[in-house]
Amino acid sequence: MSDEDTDLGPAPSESSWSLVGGFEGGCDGGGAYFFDDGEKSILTEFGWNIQSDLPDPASFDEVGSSTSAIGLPPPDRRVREDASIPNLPSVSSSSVEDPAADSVGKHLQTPGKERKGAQKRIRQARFAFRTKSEVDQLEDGYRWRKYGQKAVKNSPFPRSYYRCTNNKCTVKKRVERSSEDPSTVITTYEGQHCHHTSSAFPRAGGIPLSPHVPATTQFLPQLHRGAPHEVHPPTLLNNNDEDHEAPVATDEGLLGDILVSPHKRS
DNA sequence: CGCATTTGACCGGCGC
DNA sequence: GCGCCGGTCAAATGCG
Repeated sequence: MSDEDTDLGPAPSESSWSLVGGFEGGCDGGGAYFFDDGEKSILTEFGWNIQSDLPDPASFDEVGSSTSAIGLPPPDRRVREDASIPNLPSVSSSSVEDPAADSVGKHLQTPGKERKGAQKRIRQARFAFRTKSEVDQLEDGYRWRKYGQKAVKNSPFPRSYYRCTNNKCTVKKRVERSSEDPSTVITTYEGQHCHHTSSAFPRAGGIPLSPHVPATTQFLPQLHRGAPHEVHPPTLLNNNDEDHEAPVATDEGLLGDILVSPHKRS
């Protein structure tokens, strides 16, 4: 835990991006955020799925539609498994009540290894988005530990699985490149952080988190486009200067909209 | 030495 | 019921 509030980079700037808009939608399906840089704005769509309070299936369907609309890879074979729009019920079947269950969600394992008994995997709220970036792992202010990597169907790129290093935190995230657009990284967060960012990096890219902002939003990656006045190390994850945030896609099929734009502080 | 990453194996869920 | 695939674990390995 000492790594909690310790390192990781330059002090956050208070600025790279600011939330000028508001969150819309609430926890029932999606939302939108507006960030203004003063010179450019980016619309980021995102979505998440909450086990409870799920809106009518119809709503999902609707949202799901938008998914393809924004250019999600065409469903191929089992894609829908993850895009689980039709599977929402099952996905949300379990409750989120027991965060700890997360790690428990593990399935049983080899006799030799000890795995808890039939614990049903618990899916927590998810939040996915696309980001144009050359690097796979976007800096979002939290420390992540990779715990797996898998080759996925329909994509020549492997999918990486990360878990928040905070013991108490059960948040996980998956990172994979879009098979259609290799320059696009699809990041999916699952769960909610129960702690503050573990690094000195700008919270969610300088996005001022507010009590009104759903936790999911905190997952917004640091949109480091280097704030105008910010001197970020060249190791920034998002090297692309142009479109950092591309339309978002969520493997959950639930999307909302986030209008993001870099906020230039002068 | 400690921590993060890599990698192979395993399990459960879902579709056919 | 079977097979495929996603997701996770844990030992091994690498790196700082």
